[in-house]
Amino acid sequence: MSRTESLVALEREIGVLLRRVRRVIAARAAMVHPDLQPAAYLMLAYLVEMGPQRSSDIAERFEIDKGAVSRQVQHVVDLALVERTPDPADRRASILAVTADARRRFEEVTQQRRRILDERLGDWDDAELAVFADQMVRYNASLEPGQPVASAQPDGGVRG
Amino acid sequence: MSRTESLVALEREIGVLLRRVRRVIAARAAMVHPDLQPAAYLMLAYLVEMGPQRSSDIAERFEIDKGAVSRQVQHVVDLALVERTPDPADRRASILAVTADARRRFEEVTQQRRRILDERLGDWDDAELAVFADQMVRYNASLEPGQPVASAQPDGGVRG
DNA sequence: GAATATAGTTGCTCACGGCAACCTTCTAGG
DNA sequence: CCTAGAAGGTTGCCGTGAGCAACTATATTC
Repeated sequence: MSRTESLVALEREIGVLLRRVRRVIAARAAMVHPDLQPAAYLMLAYLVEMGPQRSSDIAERFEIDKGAVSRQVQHVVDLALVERTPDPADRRASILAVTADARRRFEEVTQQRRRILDERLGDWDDAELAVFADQMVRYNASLEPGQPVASAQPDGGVRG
Repeated sequence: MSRTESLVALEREIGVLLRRVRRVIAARAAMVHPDLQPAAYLMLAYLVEMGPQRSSDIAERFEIDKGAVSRQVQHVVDLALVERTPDPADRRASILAVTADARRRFEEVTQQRRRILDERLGDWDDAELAVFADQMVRYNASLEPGQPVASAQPDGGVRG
């Protein structure tokens, strides 16, 4: 594949993935809690993995409106999946933390789901999967708007 | 990275990508036509690349409801970006084709946009990009619901 | 201490997809 | 043929989701 062909294919497949993934996420969200909204599931997953965060951190990370985050936070708080504690260092802010119960439920679902995913990706060997995951991280990083384009970077070595 | 770590990272990054990509797609859509809706842009891109298709093909490919496709088709037809011609072989169906004007505009935008993407991915060499694009294709294919999971395949060539 | 920036909330709007009902046409079985 | 059911599309209704803007409260800066 030429570079151009790669770029074309990449964009096409991201488009496909984008639309398909909705269903999958919705199914997972329901497994964690019957009333959990799909988008909020993603937020929850982020909190589970990254530990307590502020709303603004999430908005920044996902590059979505803080209003949207605010509503989703309210949603998961209502479901008792997340707790808001005031930030002692800044009284405007709150720290969001996944409740123990939610974490437990989340991990259960994750394990079960990971078995399925692992099966579906059965013909990928570990190294391939590692490369792919790494490239996804790198791809996201490359597209970060704050990030200067690669050619403008002094040292370019974003990641190892 | 262990296999599990790879899977975790993969899912997290897909979640991030999923939410970020909205903005990007919206910006591109606007470049093609100021009134073009983001989702319809993806459909248009698919038609440009794959040639004339039926609505049902698109619904199947993207795994979304045919009603949603119907509305998006109507949208791009209204914008004169796509033409509907009755399928001679099946009078229920229509063939969707990108208009010459739309194709021209689309290609212009694509080239311009690809330059930007190419810059942003400047620190990826061609081979890496090819691998990544290939893996995206493969990943999507792996997750196709019609697709049997690897472990259920008769051939059994599953995984180490 | 006033101007300004930042964290979050809320109202409004539109984009988007799922579901179901419906129409039309095509296909199978009697 | 004719009838039953499947398939291609359209439409109405609804829930989810994000952007924008206005607003409150607290922090920061000069």
